[in-house]
Amino acid sequence: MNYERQILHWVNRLGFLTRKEIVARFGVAGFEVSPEEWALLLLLNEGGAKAPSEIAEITSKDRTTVTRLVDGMVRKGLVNRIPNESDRRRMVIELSASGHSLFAKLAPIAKGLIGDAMGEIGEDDAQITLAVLKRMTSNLQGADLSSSSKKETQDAKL
Amino acid sequence: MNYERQILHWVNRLGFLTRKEIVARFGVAGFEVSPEEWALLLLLNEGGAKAPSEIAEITSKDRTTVTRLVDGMVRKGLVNRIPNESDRRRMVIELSASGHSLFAKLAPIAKGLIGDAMGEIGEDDAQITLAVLKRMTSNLQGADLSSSSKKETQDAKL
DNA sequence: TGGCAATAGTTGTGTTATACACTTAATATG
DNA sequence: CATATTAAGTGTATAACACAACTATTGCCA
Repeated sequence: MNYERQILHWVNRLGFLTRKEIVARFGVAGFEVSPEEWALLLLLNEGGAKAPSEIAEITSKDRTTVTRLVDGMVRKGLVNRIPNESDRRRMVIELSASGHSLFAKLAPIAKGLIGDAMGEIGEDDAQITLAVLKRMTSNLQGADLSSSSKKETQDAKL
Repeated sequence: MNYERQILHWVNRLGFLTRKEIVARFGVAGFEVSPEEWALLLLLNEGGAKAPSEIAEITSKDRTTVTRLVDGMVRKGLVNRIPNESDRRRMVIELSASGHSLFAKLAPIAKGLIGDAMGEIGEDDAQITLAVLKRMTSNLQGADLSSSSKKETQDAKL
């Protein structure tokens, strides 16, 4: 069988589709927000303020990529870069007031997308799917070739 | 509950992780193949030759993006652009001999990745997950805002 | 049948996400 | 205290992506 192969295939396809679709819907509603910006808004809203390096790890992106993303969002006033007092190398990225406000406006749009996507799918199946996706992510981060010794982060995440 | 919201979140995260990981593993094995190239090799190998516009639709990318991807792979000798005799506007993209050969070398690497990802996941859960992902994709393409009237393609795909 | 709309694909061009190599600054350690 | 380590940011290059416009071919219908 090749269920397994197909899962990764459909993960990719669905991921692409979702990214395009969410940006399109934001655009229709008058908001110019990229998928990366939305992901960071979501991350900071749900998980609270985070260091750039944490964001990089969670999103599997380079730290410099995160720096540039944050640059742009600081420029737009969506997030704040707060220096850590006890360790002045560190920064913390937090949602600004207008970031929170934007999130509140975007959330219903995202919810609509989710509703459309989840049509005709039972709660049980949704739960199983979520568990499988989490497990797969965890498996891959454990078996990662490029970035080693990040087990703790992975455990903390699940 | 927000299982549903989380599913899309983890789809994105897993998708990114997979793309990075597969390229890394190809690289370790000495192959410089981008995720897009791999996806096209896979698509053409499993589904046979395809028109550029079909490829664009399946991958949710613009036709011009596909043109450029195919350009590069033709240059590398991985695929052939075959003009359709009966309708000379149409093209068909097929794997070349060396494209098939490269695919044969990459497939075991991808299989290894899949094996790692699917560790500790039961067959039943994998099947359910696959079905859910397909359904979600189908739901989103049906509810699509940007590209309308593509129901037939969607049905043909599932 | 002749002309115009529709279709398939490519080019021109600009944007954006991405990351590698390097730098700067601060903290930890031996 | 000197050096290694860590956190973040810069300089720069590349690759994916898509909109607009263009070419070539086919379909349609009046």
